Amino acid sequence: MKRMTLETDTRTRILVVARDMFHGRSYADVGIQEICEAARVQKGSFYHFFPSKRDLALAVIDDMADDWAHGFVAEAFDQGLPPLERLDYMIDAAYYWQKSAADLEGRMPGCLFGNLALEISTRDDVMRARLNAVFDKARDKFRVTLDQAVTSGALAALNTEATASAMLAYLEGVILLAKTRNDPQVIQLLGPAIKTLRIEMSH
Amino acid sequence: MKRMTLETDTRTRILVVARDMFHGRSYADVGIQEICEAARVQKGSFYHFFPSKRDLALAVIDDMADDWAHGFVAEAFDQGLPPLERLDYMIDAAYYWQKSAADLEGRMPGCLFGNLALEISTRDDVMRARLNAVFDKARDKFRVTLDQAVTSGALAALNTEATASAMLAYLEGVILLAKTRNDPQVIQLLGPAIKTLRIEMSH
DNA sequence: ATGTTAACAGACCGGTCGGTCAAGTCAAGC
DNA sequence: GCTTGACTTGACCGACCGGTCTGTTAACAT
Repeated sequence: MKRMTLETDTRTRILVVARDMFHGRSYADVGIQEICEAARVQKGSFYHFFPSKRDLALAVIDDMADDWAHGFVAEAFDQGLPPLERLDYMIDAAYYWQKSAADLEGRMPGCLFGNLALEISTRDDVMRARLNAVFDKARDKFRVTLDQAVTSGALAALNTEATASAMLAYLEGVILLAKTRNDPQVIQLLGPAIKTLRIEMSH
Repeated sequence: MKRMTLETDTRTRILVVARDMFHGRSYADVGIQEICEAARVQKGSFYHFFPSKRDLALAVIDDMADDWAHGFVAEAFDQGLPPLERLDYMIDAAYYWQKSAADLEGRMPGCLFGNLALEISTRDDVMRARLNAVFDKARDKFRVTLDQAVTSGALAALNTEATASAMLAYLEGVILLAKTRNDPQVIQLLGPAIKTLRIEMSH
């Protein structure tokens, strides 16, 4: 069934290219024609794999969420490191990622999910929900980490669910600010303060 | 010189309409034709006042920044309230603003500056710089508040400059998350934790 | 060999994009 | 009353948008 190709799979090639372009620019700014050219694919082939641009974006989100979960998120969160140090590790990872991207492209791309969320969540409820789900997953990683920190006594008891959300919000906000300044160092400067965020238990 | 008109000034009408549309949707998604229709203005008139769509956006940013500075920011920050309570006041103001917008339009618009920053700061350095300046101003409001909190003894000494940036980042992040969930209450839930953010003085 | 079908090619579509322009309106200054 | 210049009108432009359509190719099973 699966066609064996010497080079990368066409669908994958489209996906990879589209991800990078959406990430580095924006959803609306990148045209299908442009994506096809970059992926060396014809329009007809594109629409063979993706019903619409929107569906491509959804696929990109899923794809990126996967890579993310198995990539640096897993790395940052599933360590044998003490819980709170994982947060520092994650901030560091975010910094180096954005830094290297900025060095390559000359500008900080920021967070693909945050970018897309602000750009299209007012116009497309399906995409908004999908992005929301990605954030929920990320928040869960934070929550687990916080739970462990509390049970290990490294942290006084708190509302781990809400605090996890707060930390995710802070991370996104820091990346937003860093992108606006086009300076990854902002992440290094502000990032570590993520550990000071606290939302007490409501009782 | 100035032409007196019974109804609102044409330029102002364009500005107001464009602001709302950019805020509620996105820069790329709103066309000039659409803006003209909503403002009951002809294309030619539009280009009489604004050299380009980009220049309109810049004007919108300035306009909004002004309104913001003289509106709820001034209200939230220049009170006779104790410094730390101003932060709560500001969170509250943000919540009610987003809430009423969501009730009217059915969706949370989020922060115009944050939205624009993520959408175009990778493509237009001038706009990026302008948005950055707006953020700098906002950060200054936070810093002054923190300075007062420290001198009044309400807060232990800390790096007010960096902490102010952190708070701004957190605010933007919270709004981003709330917009993605399309639920203003997220602001109420996460917002108050802004007071827990701390970046110590480097010495 | 032949029929089937996924994969790919590329011309083509109506519509919309941001932006231009020539023509005209009208009130103020001389 | 004539000129000036800000303002308005609406037709028009080429480029590009997302998406469709008709074919062609090549790897399969039969």
